[in-house]
Amino acid sequence: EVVYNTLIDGYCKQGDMKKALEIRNDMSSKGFNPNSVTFNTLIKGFCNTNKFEQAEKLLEEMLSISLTINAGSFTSIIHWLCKLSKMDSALRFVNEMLLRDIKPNDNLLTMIVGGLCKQGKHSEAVNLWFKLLEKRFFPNVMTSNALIHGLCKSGNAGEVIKILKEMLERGFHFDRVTYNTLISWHCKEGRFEEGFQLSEEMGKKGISQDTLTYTSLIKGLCKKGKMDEALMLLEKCKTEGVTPDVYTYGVIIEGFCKGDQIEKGKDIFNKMVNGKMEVNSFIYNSLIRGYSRMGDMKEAIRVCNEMKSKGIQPTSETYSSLIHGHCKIGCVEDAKLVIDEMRELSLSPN
RNA sequence: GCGCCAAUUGACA
Repeated sequence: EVVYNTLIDGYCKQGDMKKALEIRNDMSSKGFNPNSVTFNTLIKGFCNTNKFEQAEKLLEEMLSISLTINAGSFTSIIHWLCKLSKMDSALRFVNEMLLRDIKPNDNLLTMIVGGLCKQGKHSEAVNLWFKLLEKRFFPNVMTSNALIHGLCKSGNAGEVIKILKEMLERGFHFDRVTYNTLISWHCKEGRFEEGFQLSEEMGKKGISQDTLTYTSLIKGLCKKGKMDEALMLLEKCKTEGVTPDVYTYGVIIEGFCKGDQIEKGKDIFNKMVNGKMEVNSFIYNSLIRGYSRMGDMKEAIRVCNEMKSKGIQPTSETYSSLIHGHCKIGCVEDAKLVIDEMRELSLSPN
């Protein structure tokens, strides 16, 4: 068996699954039974050559016969199922693992929890997390972060609190990502005070704030129209040695644009450009949306052209703003021209 | 033990 398995592994590593299967059949005809190593090798080989159906079939076969099965039999398949967003199948196999007391590795769990949440299957993700606790396969901080993030995004405050409480009771530690996730969540939902409180807490625990932390807090202030405080926090960020990036400035520009202070937004924009900082379509979209909202279509179009001349592709959001602006000042014909331009770029109106 | 890669957090809609 060992010799056969070695040969099979060699062919699998070369991606030659046909030869690998030939050896496998040869093996059976000579009276040797494929063992779990044979299966695991072939499963991995099929996965690496994108033949997932075949890999899955082998795994099903392994499950149906009484063959020693280990994490290696599952890992590559589940990995690929996650990549292909086939979360139902992935979850089914994870449950098979748990039934057999096999611990999936932490990367895999993080991917599954994140994938389930992205598909709106939050309760499955929560159930899995608790099932892991029961089995004493304690989810690591990344897996928990993925769950917390998913629940925050779906606005499921009750569940977020439930998970946090469980983590605290069990003495699981929060890391920078946990704090940033929660801070962003509070700030986005208008509770910037809670965000600041958590920021303080993380500092006390020796976890330093980073660009994401500041960006979220600044966003929280902007959302409430506290632009002066937002600018002060930006200064504090710099003096703390944390470098604001295009996201941070984007939040401030957006804040000014939404608050009908586009000129101040434009000032920040100019500072970015003069400082040779990268600007992107998000930044341009904020400005274009701001001008369009005010009905200043001359300026909106000028900014849009500037964007194009810099080689930055307008997005459907850019065009939506322009269309909205044109209609607002009664120039439906101009709006139609914008739609024509979108068609030429094969951007679909949303 | 080392190295590389990947998985969880921030901006326009």
